[in-house]
Amino acid sequence: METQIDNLLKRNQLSVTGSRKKILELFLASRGALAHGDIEKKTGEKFDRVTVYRTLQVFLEKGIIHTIPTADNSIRYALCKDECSEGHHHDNHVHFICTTCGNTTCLADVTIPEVKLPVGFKATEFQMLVNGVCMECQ
Amino acid sequence: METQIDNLLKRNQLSVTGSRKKILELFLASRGALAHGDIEKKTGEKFDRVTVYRTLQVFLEKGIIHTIPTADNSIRYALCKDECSEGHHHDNHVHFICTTCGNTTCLADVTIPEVKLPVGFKATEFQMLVNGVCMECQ
DNA sequence: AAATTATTTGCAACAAAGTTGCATAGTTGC
DNA sequence: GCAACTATGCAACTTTGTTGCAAATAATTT
Repeated sequence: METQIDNLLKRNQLSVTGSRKKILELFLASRGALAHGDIEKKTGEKFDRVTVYRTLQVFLEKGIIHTIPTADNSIRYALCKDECSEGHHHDNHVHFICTTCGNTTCLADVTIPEVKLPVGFKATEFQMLVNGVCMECQ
Repeated sequence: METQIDNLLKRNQLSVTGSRKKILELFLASRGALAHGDIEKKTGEKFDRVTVYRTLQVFLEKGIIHTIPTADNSIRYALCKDECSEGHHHDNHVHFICTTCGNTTCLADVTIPEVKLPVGFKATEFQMLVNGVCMECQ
């Protein structure tokens, strides 16, 4: 039987291994975004730290996940939607970072509004971060 | 004679010391934003690493500088405009990160547009990052 | 202007985060 | 199932960030 996860890996020309499956599971399970540390903790002692680093790197390159910068120097990662392909992302939604629980949520329905840049600047990617209190923490 | 820098420090109830003056000079000299590493390099061997960390922290608390999150895990710092005061920032402008030269620029004239959040989310702060090619690198 | 007080700095030691090379183990294609 | 390839784990290391404390420097008082 082919799982959804196996498929995702194969579609991206990646060999199907325990760590990759486990880490993808984590992303699917948690609705929000994960920092490297979260992943290390949640995978327990199952995998080496180095493996987590390398797995995230590969996922990034393949466009399976994208990064969300944060002000506290801990990059978060989140699953890309299906439209994302290698080298070309379409995660043009707003990211919400809860100051209470610390979770990062992709607000998939909130599109980043257009901005007009000064002459001479050419944009390739837009990111929008919102800090505040999320639904669960009100 | 009282320099602009001395004034800025005194206005924020900070003692005027060599490292603080030097680091502020750096910020004034470079139009863009600086990462911790940049500052360490540019101050040469003049100051201890720890001093740079602590100085930046103090400047942050006093609202002299603000942070700009980036996707490569290197927080950048930039001078706040005068309206910023302790605990209350007004840096509601867009930040531009050039993928060619790596510089981060505050687009002071480009205000972050409003977005409507889903019900249940309460925002306290907005950040907008734009990646692309800057004026100098075209 | 000297002395006292308060603050800042540098050092050392440490903790955490991230990287690299290489042998071993696991996966894929045939 | 075997050969070729790829991923993993380990060890060693580099880089980044933190903390406590004594010495140095700046501000304040008289």
